[in-house]
Amino acid sequence: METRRDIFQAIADPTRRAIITLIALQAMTPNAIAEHFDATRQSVSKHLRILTECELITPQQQGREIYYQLEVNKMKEIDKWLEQFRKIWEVRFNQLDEVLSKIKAKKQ
Amino acid sequence: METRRDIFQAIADPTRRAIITLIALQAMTPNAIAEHFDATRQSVSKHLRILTECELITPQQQGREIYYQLEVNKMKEIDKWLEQFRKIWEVRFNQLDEVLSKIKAKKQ
DNA sequence: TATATTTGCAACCATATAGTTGCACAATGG
DNA sequence: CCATTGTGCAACTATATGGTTGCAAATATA
Repeated sequence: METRRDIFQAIADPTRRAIITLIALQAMTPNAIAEHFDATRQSVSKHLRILTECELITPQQQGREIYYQLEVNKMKEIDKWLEQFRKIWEVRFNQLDEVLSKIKAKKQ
Repeated sequence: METRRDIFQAIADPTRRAIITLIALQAMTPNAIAEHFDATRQSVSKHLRILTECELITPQQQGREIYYQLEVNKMKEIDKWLEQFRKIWEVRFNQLDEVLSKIKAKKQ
């Protein structure tokens, strides 16, 4: 739990993905977040710590409340990793397109 | 290990991400894949099983060899999940753009 | 047919993980 | 100042995870 911690590991947990989605549009306090789940406040708190550790969210103190906000830019790192495959699925699509063209050409 | 198993959990492991990248362009056998890592063949074999279970890769028997191929379409599911945040980071970018425009307007 | 190669699978182990309970600390309100 | 509220953190537990070793099955080669 306190060892290697990266974005991919962070989003592996379904609760954490739900938290990310929940606060994506609006920063929320731990209590408010916990109310959206079956999980206890402490459990959510642990998830928030993990998400904070890998900088996917950032806490903003406001009086005694802490609003957690999504760091959308960090989410882009996942997008960045997918980039390499995006090229491939475009190529495969083009190859399919080529095959279809040949079939069409044969028919004529 | 034998319970819930989804794509996000699959890509949480760095070795599995490396395997995915490795076979992205060309299908490979377990032995060939294992040679690229420090990990033992059996360890790689387990990772391949996990990746197969969540249909990120598919085995193709060829004689006594099995070629594992990446299912690029399955990778798109991650892309699909990111879609919701893509909208947000575009909005945030536009907001920033707006702020910059106002600063520029003030200067004139 | 006997042997080697390629692979998967089960059993086991050390460690990581998610969750719970209990407590401490800071800020707010009476 | 005292009680309440919002939060984090440490200790503990059950389970999940990744890795290793050993074995079995299937295909290929001599």
